[in-house]
Amino acid sequence: MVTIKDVALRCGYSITTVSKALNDYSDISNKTKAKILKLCDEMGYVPNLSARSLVTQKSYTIGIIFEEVTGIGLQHPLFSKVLESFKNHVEAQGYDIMFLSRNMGKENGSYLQHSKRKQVEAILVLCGEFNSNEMIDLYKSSIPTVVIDYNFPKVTNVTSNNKKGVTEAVKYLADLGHTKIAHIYGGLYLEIGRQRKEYFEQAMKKFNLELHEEFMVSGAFFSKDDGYNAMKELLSLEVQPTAIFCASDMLAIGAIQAINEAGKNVPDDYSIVGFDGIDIGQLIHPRLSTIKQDTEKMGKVAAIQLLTQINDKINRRIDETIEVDTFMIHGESTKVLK
Amino acid sequence: MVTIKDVALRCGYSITTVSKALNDYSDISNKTKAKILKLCDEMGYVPNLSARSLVTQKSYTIGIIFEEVTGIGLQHPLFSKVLESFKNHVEAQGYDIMFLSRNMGKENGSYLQHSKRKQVEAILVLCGEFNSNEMIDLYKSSIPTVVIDYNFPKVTNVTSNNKKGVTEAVKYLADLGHTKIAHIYGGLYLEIGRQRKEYFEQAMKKFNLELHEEFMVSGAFFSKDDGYNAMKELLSLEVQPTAIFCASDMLAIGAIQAINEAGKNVPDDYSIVGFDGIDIGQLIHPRLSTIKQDTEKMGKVAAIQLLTQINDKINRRIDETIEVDTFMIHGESTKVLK
DNA sequence: AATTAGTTCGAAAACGATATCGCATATTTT
DNA sequence: AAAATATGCGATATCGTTTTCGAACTAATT
Repeated sequence: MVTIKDVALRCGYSITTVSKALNDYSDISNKTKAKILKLCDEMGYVPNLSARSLVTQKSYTIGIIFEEVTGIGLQHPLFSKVLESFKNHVEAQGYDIMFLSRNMGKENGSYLQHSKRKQVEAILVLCGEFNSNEMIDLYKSSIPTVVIDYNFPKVTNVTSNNKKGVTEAVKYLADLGHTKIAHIYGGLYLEIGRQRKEYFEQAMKKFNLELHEEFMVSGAFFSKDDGYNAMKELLSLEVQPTAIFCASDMLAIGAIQAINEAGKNVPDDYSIVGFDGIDIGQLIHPRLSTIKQDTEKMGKVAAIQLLTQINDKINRRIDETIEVDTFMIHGESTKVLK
Repeated sequence: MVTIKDVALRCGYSITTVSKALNDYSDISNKTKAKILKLCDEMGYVPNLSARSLVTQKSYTIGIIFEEVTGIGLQHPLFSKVLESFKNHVEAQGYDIMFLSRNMGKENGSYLQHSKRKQVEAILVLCGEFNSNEMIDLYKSSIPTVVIDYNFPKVTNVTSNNKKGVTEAVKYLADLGHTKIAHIYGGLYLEIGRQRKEYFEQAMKKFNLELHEEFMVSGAFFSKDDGYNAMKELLSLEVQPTAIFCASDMLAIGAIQAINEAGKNVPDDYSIVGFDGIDIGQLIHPRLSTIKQDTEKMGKVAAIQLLTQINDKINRRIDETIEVDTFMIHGESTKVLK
């Protein structure tokens, strides 16, 4: 490895001067600066960030906590998009992203420990056990943190405007003439699960639609199987709904499958609206009508927030929930009530 | 931040002794070791890895190069799975993974520079411009590197057994009675594109099937749209194939869409076999028959290779291509020729 | 000519850890 | 009792940087 010392020795200047050339100091002549930079290039010198961060306290890395409960991990169609967008935005500012695990060398440790150890400057929590003690320690620490889809005092939360989205979905179905609208809700262990369920109920009331108890079924983990099973439950009812609003696209896809298996059709027999706007929804037949989350913007907003907090000398936590607008995708899974 | 010095001051021992307690040195009594460790815990001391790596030369980070040309990035259904598996395996050994970009602070630089800068111990190349000068510099460097799906002298290459997979696909269609088999091949700019096309031709010969020039159409970037367009081309032919082998599942999905739009049916009119075994393939209707790549194993093998190279004192490059077996998924997109 | 001001550079002290080696003290062996 | 050997600990150098501050030199001002 070629170090700054090697460069200094070779060009005759001191280490200090070489460092100054590299860091755009003003007290160095343009001539020597040029000479030094040229030599650095020739010798293939690359600064050692470990050494640098030791004194500057800047690591130019942002930690990502991405702990997927259901096990799909990185392929999570929504979070991976948010992450992609986030990644692009922070990389443009010279930051790299690093996944934080709980393993540290031989031992294990908390995310907070791991973050300190690796000197990350900020943390993005994409998913995880949001309200575990470990996470709470993290929120309370001095490391800038942004959380997606979870609200905690003094921690910036980036989320979709679920109220607007859910309301729009219900209004859309109502406008198509549907009155008997069911809801397959996602896991209430998540804030978004609870929210979407609540906003659904509010929207039904708002549009003067009757809310049937048996039309509310659980799609535990937002998964396809959960949607399939929930729809089976709905199919067994005496009074049938004519439309179903699902708290996620995967739930919707599962529901459609159950409907097909029962010999019924979407959208002829049931209109289906999903939530998320994942790619798969537009690949299946019928193309899903759904509320799309603006993942690109969510990632961007999260990036901006974190970068601001990093550069903020006072390092204050911005205590706010930033809601990103959703928009509706008009697919083929919905139809005017005959 | 609480440093080792703080701990030393507080417990009365020297910095050296505290360090020894933390690193399982033998020349320290169990009693003082226990005392020190307890204090470390109480004070919330976490070692600074930047400082440590400065002297030990170990960063416990592995760099990932994931440069998706088509722009879908992280959501790439195949690479994200390989990465997920890789991540889990290296994390179990205490390593974290970090995405390498070309941005470094204000300036830009090559991947190699970036790797040196951040002191990554090894690199996994998932996708990128495999044969760019920049990449070649990387391969030639002393940093342990594993590349997925690309072959370069002295660099370990982890890939699927494409020959076996393609042959199995063709055999499967042949066994169903198909003789007029078309191939929508993927971009020949990629090794896997070239390979699968070649192996297809070989397999056709092997099973004594006639190879029609016009049955070979390009699906440039393996995407759905490319498959759609390629199938349109096939549909315009006078003599129609009865089966199509597609170099990727996305190509297959696009092809099916084109077939449906033409008022034809899969598998009644055309049997379709894809390649990859991505999740979406099993969510659409009809469920795709396809050659599944063992992404879990590919990630695992890549991890083992890299960890071995890291721990190898001689740091030799293992010059070999490791092929991971594929296996067939029997879906609903194929049928006996009527 | 003397002072001031501006420029360009370098010595040395951090930053937070590990590694080497030497020095006591305690324990065993002769 | 002396010598040899363990055992437990610490002083110090080192890793590769940045940063502070002062020195030296040059140019401008009085």
